[in-house]
Amino acid sequence: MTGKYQVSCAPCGLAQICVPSGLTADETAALDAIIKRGDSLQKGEALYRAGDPFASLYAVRSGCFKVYADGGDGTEQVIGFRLPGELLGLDAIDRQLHQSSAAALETAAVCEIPFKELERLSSSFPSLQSRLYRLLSREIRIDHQLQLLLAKRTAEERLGTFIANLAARHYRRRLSGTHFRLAMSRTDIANYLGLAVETISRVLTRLQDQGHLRVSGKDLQILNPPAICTMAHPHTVHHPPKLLATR
Amino acid sequence: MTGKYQVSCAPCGLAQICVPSGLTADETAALDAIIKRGDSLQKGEALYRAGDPFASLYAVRSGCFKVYADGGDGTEQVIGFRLPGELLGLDAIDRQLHQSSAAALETAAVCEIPFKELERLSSSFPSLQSRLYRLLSREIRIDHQLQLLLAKRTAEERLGTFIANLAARHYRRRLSGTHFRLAMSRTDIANYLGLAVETISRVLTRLQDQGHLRVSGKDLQILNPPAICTMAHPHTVHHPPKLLATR
DNA sequence: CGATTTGTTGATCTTACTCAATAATCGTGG
DNA sequence: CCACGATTATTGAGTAAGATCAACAAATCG
Repeated sequence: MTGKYQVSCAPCGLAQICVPSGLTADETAALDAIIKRGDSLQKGEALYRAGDPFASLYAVRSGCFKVYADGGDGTEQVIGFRLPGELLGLDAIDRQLHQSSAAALETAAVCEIPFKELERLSSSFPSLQSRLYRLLSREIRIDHQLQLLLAKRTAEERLGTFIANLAARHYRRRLSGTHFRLAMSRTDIANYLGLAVETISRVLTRLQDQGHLRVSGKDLQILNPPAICTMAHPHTVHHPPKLLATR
Repeated sequence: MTGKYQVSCAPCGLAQICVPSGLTADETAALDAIIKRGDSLQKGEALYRAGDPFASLYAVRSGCFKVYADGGDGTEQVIGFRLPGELLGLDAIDRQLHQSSAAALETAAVCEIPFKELERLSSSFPSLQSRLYRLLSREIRIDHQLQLLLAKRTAEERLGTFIANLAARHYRRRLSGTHFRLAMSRTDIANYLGLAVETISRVLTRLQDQGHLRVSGKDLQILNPPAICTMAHPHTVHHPPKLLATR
């Protein structure tokens, strides 16, 4: 790990490209050279919109983003949420146009990764190329899990999986996997999970009454991790359930 | 287009990698050299199963495949169907293990594309590398459309979209976009769309009563393409609606 | 040709949606 | 810092879309 890497890449949270290690110092330095420290965004601000020309991928450095698409009939579809260390814009590579929009749910910052340069770099560094293929493949795998969630699971299972998922992603960032903030509104969660807002409210209340968790506005505390993990069948969580361990 | 290309690649239906052109003769020849003509499979036979080690992508040469995953609680989730010219196994690149299973729905044949060699080749040929990135990105985009379908659409809209989609893919292969065979069972369609078999039956019957289509077993004929396209909102179809034109 | 699987149709039930009212939270300006 | 309006969340009552259960019909396969 070079100094430069630690300056821009580590705080960028480029976990998906840079770690777990596997890149040589040369590769890391080259990658580091093309990454721009992007602007920071205010809550509600759009990073890009569907239809915008595609030039760069973005890595979330801080804050939380909502990715969404226009449903065509006025409705919007929330495609996902991106936390620090995660990437934005992968769906734009094919058509060279952003297919979805990304908006900050709170004050946020990103790193910009010019895709043309990343592509050029990956020609020279096979391990970077391989990493990119895996990254894209991983996204497809996760989408398939979501497909299962939407097609087969009840409201309770969907919300449980969603929470377990967020927990795992927080834990991965070395934050508490049992106590965190929901940056997104109930409406966004409902939209993402294919449910009504009221259903989200009701299920959260029920889970609280059962003592599985405690919610107060955007503050969420998981009191009974095994119960939440049971609701989220193992196949539908990105990371193993053990990640829900208390910290 | 070299002779070798025409021998193995064209019949392989490697549309997604080989066409629309864009590769030089050199690239085509190199690609052609690594592609193996795979075995043919009987109806019901598995090409690979979830958990199998990943070594190759497959391009469907003939027949139709069902891609499915184990839901964990005995249920299976149908992830998609693959027609000639489409690729299988993209979700396995990340973990180097197949994440889903693929089974032939009718007598079928595939081309095998050893991924290590494809990767190596793509290091030498930037245009091939670019094509692969786009291919994977395209898959992600299509998954997002399916996510919208499952999260927001009614049974009728889901089935309409499914049919419009199949129609477009048939049309793309220079086959009729209005009259084709459903290789998959009603159960598989229902599973894929997150509906009950009975619902598929009922909606098909209703669409037939309304004169929009004619179904007889696995034979499907679209009588009123605009009606089907209206049900499948433009944003949820992979290809433009005009592809439903009669042929 | 009989057996088994696959598809259709009907009756009933359930989950989650919709509509409506209230409560809490957030953001803004005084 | 507090008060106000606006947005967001909660809770309740009634409804509807689609699931489930059950019986039957048709297609497929050996």
